[in-house]
Amino acid sequence: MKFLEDRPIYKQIEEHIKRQIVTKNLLPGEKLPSVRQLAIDLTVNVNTIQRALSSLTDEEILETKRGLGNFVTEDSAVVHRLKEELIHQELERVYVQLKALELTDDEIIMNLTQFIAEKGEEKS
Amino acid sequence: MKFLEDRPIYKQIEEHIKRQIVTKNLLPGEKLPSVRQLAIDLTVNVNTIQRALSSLTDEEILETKRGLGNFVTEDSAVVHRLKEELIHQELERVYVQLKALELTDDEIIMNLTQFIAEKGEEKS
Amino acid sequence: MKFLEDRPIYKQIEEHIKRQIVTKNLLPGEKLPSVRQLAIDLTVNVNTIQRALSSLTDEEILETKRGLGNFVTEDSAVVHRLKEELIHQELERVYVQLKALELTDDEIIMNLTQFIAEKGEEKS
Amino acid sequence: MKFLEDRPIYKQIEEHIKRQIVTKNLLPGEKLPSVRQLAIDLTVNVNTIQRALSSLTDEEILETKRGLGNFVTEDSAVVHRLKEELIHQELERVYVQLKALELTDDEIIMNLTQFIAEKGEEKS
DNA sequence: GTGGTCTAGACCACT
DNA sequence: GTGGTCTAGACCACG
Repeated sequence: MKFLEDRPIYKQIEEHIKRQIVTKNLLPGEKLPSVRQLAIDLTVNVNTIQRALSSLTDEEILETKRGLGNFVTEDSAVVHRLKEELIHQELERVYVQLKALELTDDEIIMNLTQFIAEKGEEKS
Repeated sequence: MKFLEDRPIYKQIEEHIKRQIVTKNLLPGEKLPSVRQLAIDLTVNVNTIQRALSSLTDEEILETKRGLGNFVTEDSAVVHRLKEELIHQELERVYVQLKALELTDDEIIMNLTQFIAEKGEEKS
Repeated sequence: MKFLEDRPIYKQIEEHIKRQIVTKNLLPGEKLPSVRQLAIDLTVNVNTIQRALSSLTDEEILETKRGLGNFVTEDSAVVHRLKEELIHQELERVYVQLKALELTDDEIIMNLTQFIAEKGEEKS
Repeated sequence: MKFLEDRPIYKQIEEHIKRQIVTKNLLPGEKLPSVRQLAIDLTVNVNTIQRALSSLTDEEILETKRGLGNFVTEDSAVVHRLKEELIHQELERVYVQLKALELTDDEIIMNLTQFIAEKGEEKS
């Protein structure tokens, strides 16, 4: 049995950068901080950063320009694709978790709808 | 910025046990493994187990009988309470995450509904 | 048979702080001494203090602000709740003790009433 | 500030024996276990036992017969006196504690009366 | 500086 | 054997 939520750090970094792109904290064409700077900011090893960036490059989310740095792709479709991907990932997670609690599909939708309704009331 | 998803171990253990009760892997009245055994199984210190169990005891989810062990409460209402609690926790999580991706309340519900619909098709 | 009245130290600390709040030696919003200072004052280990404070935090009697300290909750209803709790605890104790001396309910009330009457005479 | 409820052990032993007499676990004229036996039973030093017994002898609650042992006095009035003493002690304690919580005399009586009334309901 | 978490190890009480 | 308490000391996160 494993408890420690130890998703590999490089995956966490990947997701983190994806989120920054979706939420427009990183814009298409924008230059990322240098690998060394990211390593310092996130207090992880340079190799860990490299692994995350190379994976993002494979997915054509980043483009590497030798001697210049890493840049967010200009391809605007990517943002849309990323958003879909992250949403799907969250939905998958909650779905699995609630299924494990033995909720039916209908109950899941019902619970979420009610949850959001209550959230709305709180604000008013 | 924090990357490591390091919810304290004792809280992870608490939730794990709660899940086991809700999913009936642990039945009302059932004896838990000894604290020392759990410490070995989960490769954490005995005190960390104690902290989790003591918290569950305060919540009246477990009863401890000195010299005998820890037991799941017989109070069946607790199972229902726990289920509500865990569901709410998952909904809160997904809600926050999707809000961070700048979805509106309606979009969240829509996306989930569609997600589940697609899941249903897969099986058929 | 047990002789030493050794309620766990952390529970004694919990009750001590509760009393200080009820008797307004600690006011709502007031900052407690640091855990390390309390440990020195009460000549116990830091962890023992932590355990007491963490329990009080769970009961929403204290609020902790990381890096700042522990504070008595602003929620004034808590003081009332605490007072009720401490009174009940004392009544329970005396009731059990006098029952052990084989007094009836009526005798207990009668004795207390007379005791207080005599107290009053002393002053006059 | 002191926390540890460290009433001297010999006082605790004194009270313990007094309670046993009042509750008739020790009858007038009955022989107590030997000092050495009591020391073993209560896991305390023989001198501690001696101190407690000698104090009880001074109060004419016990009689020492050299070479035979310690005996509960035959004086039946003693039982009554002891009971009064123990009751008074408990009342004094609860009175002081509730006064510290800033209850008036009337409130103390009222709270106790209600407390006992609720106790009665529980049983029915 | 603050509090929070975790470990290692000791000792106690109960059955 | 069981769980409960306490200590000492380490390391982390927050401000």
